[in-house]
Amino acid sequence: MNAALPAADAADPPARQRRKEARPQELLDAALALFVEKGFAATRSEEVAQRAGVSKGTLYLYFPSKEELFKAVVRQTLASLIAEGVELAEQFEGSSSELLATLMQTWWERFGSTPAAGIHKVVLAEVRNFPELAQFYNDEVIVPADRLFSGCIQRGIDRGEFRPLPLHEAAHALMSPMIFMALCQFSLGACPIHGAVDMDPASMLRTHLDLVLRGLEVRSA
Amino acid sequence: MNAALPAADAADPPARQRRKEARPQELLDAALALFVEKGFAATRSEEVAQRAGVSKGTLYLYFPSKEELFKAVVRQTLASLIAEGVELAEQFEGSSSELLATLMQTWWERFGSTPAAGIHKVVLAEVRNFPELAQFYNDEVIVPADRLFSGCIQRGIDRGEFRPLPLHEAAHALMSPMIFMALCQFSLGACPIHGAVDMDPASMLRTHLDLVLRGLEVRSA
Amino acid sequence: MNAALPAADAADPPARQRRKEARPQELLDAALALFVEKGFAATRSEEVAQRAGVSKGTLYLYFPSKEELFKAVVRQTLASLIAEGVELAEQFEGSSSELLATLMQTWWERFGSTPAAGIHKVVLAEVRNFPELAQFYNDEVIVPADRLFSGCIQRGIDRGEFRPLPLHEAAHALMSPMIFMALCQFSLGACPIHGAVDMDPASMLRTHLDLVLRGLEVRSA
Amino acid sequence: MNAALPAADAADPPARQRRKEARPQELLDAALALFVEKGFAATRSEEVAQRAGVSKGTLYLYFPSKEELFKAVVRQTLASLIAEGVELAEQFEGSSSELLATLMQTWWERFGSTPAAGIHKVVLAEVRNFPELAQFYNDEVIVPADRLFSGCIQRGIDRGEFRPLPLHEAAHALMSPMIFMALCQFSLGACPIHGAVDMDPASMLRTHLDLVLRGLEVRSA
DNA sequence: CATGAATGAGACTTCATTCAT
DNA sequence: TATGAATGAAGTCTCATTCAT
Repeated sequence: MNAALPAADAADPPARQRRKEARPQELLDAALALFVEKGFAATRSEEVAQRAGVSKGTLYLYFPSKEELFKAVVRQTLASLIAEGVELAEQFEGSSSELLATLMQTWWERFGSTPAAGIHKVVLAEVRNFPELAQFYNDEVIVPADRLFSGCIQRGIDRGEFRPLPLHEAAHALMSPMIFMALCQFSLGACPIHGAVDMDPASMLRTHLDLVLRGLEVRSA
Repeated sequence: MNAALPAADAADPPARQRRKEARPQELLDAALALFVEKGFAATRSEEVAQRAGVSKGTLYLYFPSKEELFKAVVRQTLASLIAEGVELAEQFEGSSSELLATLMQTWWERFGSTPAAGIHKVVLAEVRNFPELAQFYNDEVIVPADRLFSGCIQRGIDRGEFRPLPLHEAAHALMSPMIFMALCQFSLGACPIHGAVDMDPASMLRTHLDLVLRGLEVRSA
Repeated sequence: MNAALPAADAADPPARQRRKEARPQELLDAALALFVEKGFAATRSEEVAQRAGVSKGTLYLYFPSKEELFKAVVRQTLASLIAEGVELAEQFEGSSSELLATLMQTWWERFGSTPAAGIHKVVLAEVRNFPELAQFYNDEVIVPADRLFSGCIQRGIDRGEFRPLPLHEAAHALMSPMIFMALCQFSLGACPIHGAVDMDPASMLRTHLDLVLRGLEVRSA
Repeated sequence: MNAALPAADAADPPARQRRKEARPQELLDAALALFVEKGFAATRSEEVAQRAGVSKGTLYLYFPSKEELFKAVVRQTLASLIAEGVELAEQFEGSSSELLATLMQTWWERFGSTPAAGIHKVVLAEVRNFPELAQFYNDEVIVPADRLFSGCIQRGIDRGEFRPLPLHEAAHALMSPMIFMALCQFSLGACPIHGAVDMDPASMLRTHLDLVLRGLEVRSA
């Protein structure tokens, strides 16, 4: 219609089609939010559809069942979660303490503080009802995360920065406060409560690092 | 009825009656186990009854609804959870590091490693659907636990054993690995998985304490 | 309450229980009637329940799904359908023509003219959607019926009453008009029609026998 | 578009248009096949469209609803079914037995053994849900068929070839085995079965005629 | 004309809860 | 008190039909 914008006309798909391509992601986003808020069972599939701005039936054009929708949400939210951290660790040049601090801060900024982090709460609650997810979560999240942090600790030990410590255990101790904080955000943290313990993630993270890095480092004379 | 057995009647309640008095607890136990395993929504009330060895109808003689049963499970499992720790802390005479180590080991032995610890997973997953529980959990668990650990850290600082650190944050860092480990036990840890990261609670706890106490303590010359 | 009727009190199950025992059959009867009237797919499971005087949910206490209900209807309606005929044939002493006439008349009276005969229409229409039924129907209905009629014809041939003819084909020719008449009863025959061809089963059966027996019999000089 | 092919354009409609004109029939054929295979309710309208090589929406350009499609399939498959037989009978010059034999063999060849015969199964199963079809089927199929066969029998009686017998009843007896065989083809006959009774249509028809014509004919001395 | 994404009424099925026994 | 048969609201999913492109 407008000869001045032929490129745009040619490049953009028609509105309907653009919708179609965006739908799966819109549905996944809606589902993620609701699953995190209410859990799998308490989320009605029609709610998901409504939140994504479509009707009940449309949801089923893209996902064959509520269960499959759930698994898709988990898979796509978790996929490529760790990759960034691994890359960061490989290229890092500073001290191992700085590396760990950077890793944790980055994780929190990019993921821990976003809605996607809520998926961990849901997985924690539902794995036993979805055995396929157990292996997936282990392979895609637990093992890579353990490897990433264990690797950093090992690096510190090798470079004489850290005391020798059991790797897995130390990695768990390092990660737990952050993950637990993420979990709490979408749980108690989302409820209106009188007299809640005040907890700022940034200050929490700072203190945790302060504590634990000092615990890791060899005591300089 | 039978005059030949008056002593038994007087000393013990008859089996039927003993049963009756034990019912509520049996139902709570059954419900706890199932809620931890499958979550609130996925647990059918008939299952709870069956596992407690009674019929569906009987459950409703003791609890007016599945929701009330759930709340009762949470309340009674969590009640007096912290009291023991508080008492222990008050009477403790050793160093603050030893106090913290004792607290954590005791918590793990008495609670973390028992089925009752699973309730935390359920609460984490379901609070947002049960607003009453949020306040209860905060008041009965979060706040007391924070107070207990913050108190110990304060004690350490006051006694010149620990560096001054933000109390709440440090308390969170101390508790997280233990709680998170408890959560995992009833989640991924209960699923059959190939290549799971091997994690022994005792060694985990030891390493965590090693790390974090060294982080707390003032550097002796 | 009434000491004069203790026997009755003891013998009869309480009303509730009597109901429970009768339910499956009541549901099967209701289902048979509706499946015959409207077909499998067009019958709503709630209708079946209503017609049996119970609620939707009750149906599912006795049958796990509409499909299983359907199969149960088919199985129980067809079971032991042929047995009576086989017995009759074995004990029969008269001429083979009389035997065939008796068989057909008996079949019509006992089965063909009852609601149960409608099941054949439903099976005819639905077997291709329920492969399990195909084998069942073949084994329990087709093969025994063929064997029964083929046997009678063979008996006639052996006794010199009937001409030698291909057994299966002749059996089919003998049975078809009766079965087809039964089918039609529950199909067109149940619809209000102007100018329907008038067809009395008794006279139809008489004519068919007249025709076909004369065709079977050896021409006496 | 291409001036080099004007002749083709003029003589035949272009492919697109030829397609358009053929659409209704292609849809009817697809629908017939599916309705026969799965019944009315179990056939999805999208399947019909797919099988006809068009999209779901296109089906609705030609038929306003699935019900109307069904009725159209029935009407057009049955229309002019009997005409051929009537004409054949009117022009026939041989004996009445030969006429009947010819009629039946012709019916079987031209119709009974073709996919279109399956429509009888569907009508049998669905008339009660489609009252309009009842009258149509009666008027266009039942009555003409009865008239045709009754007429042939009457002809035989008039010519002294057949015994006097009730016309409608005899006509039913004559037609049933053939029709029933056609029904079975699209029912059990289309299912994979172990130990099915072997039944060749040709030999079946031969035996039936052998039986029934002998039954009809006056006994020559 | 043709498409196929979208709709939403409606069917099947589950399960918390009730209540006659 | 205990039972378990019965209920029916509510949720999942299907599919005939519509309509923007």
